[in-house]
Amino acid sequence: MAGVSQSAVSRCFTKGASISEKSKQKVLKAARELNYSPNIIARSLVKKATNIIGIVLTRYKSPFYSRVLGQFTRKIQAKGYNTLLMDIGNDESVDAVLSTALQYQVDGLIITSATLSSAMVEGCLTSQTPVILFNRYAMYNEVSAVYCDGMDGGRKAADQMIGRHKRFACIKGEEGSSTSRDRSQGFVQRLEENGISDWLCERGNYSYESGYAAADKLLNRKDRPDAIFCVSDLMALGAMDVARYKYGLAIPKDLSIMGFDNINMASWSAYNLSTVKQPVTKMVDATLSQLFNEIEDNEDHTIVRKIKTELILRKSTRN
Amino acid sequence: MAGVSQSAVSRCFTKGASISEKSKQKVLKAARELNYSPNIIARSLVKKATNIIGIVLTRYKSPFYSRVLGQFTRKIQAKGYNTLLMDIGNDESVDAVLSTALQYQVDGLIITSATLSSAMVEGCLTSQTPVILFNRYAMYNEVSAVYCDGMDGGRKAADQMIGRHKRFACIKGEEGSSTSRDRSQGFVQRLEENGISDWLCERGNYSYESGYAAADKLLNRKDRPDAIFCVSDLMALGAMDVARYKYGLAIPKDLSIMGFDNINMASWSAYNLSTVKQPVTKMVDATLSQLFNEIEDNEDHTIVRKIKTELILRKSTRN
DNA sequence: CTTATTTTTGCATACGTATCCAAAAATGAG
DNA sequence: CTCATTTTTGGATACGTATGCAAAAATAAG
Repeated sequence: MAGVSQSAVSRCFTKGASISEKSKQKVLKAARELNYSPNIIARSLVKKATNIIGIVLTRYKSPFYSRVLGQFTRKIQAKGYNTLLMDIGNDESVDAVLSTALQYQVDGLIITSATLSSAMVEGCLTSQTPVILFNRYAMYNEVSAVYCDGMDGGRKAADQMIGRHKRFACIKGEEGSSTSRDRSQGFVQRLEENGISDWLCERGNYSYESGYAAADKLLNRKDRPDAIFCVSDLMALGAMDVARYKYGLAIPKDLSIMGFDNINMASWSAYNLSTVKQPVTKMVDATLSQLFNEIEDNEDHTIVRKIKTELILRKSTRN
Repeated sequence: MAGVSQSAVSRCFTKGASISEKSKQKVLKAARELNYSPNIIARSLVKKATNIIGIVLTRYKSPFYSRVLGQFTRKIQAKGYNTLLMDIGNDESVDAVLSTALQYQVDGLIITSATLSSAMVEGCLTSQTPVILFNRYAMYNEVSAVYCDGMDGGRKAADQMIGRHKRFACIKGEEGSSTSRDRSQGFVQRLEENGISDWLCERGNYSYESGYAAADKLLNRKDRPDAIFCVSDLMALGAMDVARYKYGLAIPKDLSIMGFDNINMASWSAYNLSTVKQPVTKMVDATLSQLFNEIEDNEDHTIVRKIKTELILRKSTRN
């Protein structure tokens, strides 16, 4: 319709291609009338690059991960890429989800709170698709990872609480979760280093409700703790609520509670939760910078970056 | 490598295609050794279907929308489709984002909290891409929409509060937001129908902080209200916190507060927020069912579905 | 104006799959 | 075993774009 070849049309929409101003205008005019725009799928096929980053996510409920997701997509878009979002309910479906991501020829893959089976590691390697684990690290360091130093965070929490309290407790996350393990281990380790070996422990699943239930069990005991460390803020908020509204405890007078993440709600007046902050922005930026390095420069050295946490003291702990 | 034609390989991975068991096994064996899996991009090119649904989102911070997003992606995946997630910071970038979605040849498009320019409506129509607006409705009903009946919700809130309070206030959302307009209009309309014409009004942006600030202004007045309706739960929580912790007010004795959405936090013990519930699941299901209808059956009657809200009474209001 | 140089153009081909079609192979009936 | 029927197979083509290459057009130099 513009009276030029298909090549010319392609060049018209390819930045920096060799085309005269005159033909360009003819093409653009025709495009406008036909409501034409280039088919990215076809382009991807020949360029062998889709400009799509896959993000694999599990825990939607968590405000922490929805903040992370928001940052990722915004920054991915700013880089001219797009986001294919994939959800995994239970850990079994990871492989299926990942392999469809690979079939979509994503240029890169960010995996959050899920571990890679060795078959999938294999798949990513042969397909040359860069992968970064976010807040998980792989067993054998075959893939890059960015995560926050949960062990150290747990230690910081303990250091803050030790000396000001008599009886300590910890509310962990799910059994298999490595983040939960690291955080609670750091906490407990520091307790024991200080000669405290008689601490309590309950398990939740990162949700408010599970924190509520776990703290309920702890506070129902004769030897109720006066310091509780929760491996996520959401659980800490649940713990605060059950302490205040079911047991009528004053925080931090009767009970100190510390969380982990520093989600928005931690700073709300109703809670003022002291917590171990995960520096989201820093973690997201580190992830993307490594990912785009691997994509663009074809670097294949896997890098594992551990990012330090920061203690945020508010009013849910005796300081 | 399997000793068969390319057609056979294709048939091997196409459900229901005509291929003998013997060849199939040969192909699968070779595929395993080569770590081969079909290229969906190439398939999409010829099938003219990507199996991708685009979702356009603005307000990440809102727990309401992150719940909505979670449901969408999970259910989209369950249907065998995938999600291309696109973010728009400011309303100006809607067009750019939408047109890249169309260039990716998405099979369908869900647009949340953003309005379509007429150019884009045109684009979607000529590209034959089904579009559903979620919690927005179009000016001229050219595109399908699913939204909750904010007007009626606002009325329900007013009906509940009228008669038990002396002075009413409303905290709205951003100026251009149609959802905010509907909800506050419904509320105010019912007030006036009951002869109450002297009500107060402030504006926020749906965030906790903005609700806090808006309520702060209201409560600072000599003629402080004793009933506040907020067009989002998050703002209502901010309002509760400023009332309690800055002004020392008892809720609901001194002040009733009602929200809109019914996010998880509304049921937390610290808040027990009475609210107008948006039936998320129902809305998501309605959206997807209409979307897949338009995709699969090529139905092109646009449908606008308005879904009723439900009043949830907890303890932040005098009931 | 001629020739050398640069820019623009169209042709042909490739990307990896699906599918129509006709040929080949397998199966069934008698 | 023959012939009819069904199933399976490979070849050819199409999907919409990018790009190497050589030809054509435009521009610069003399």
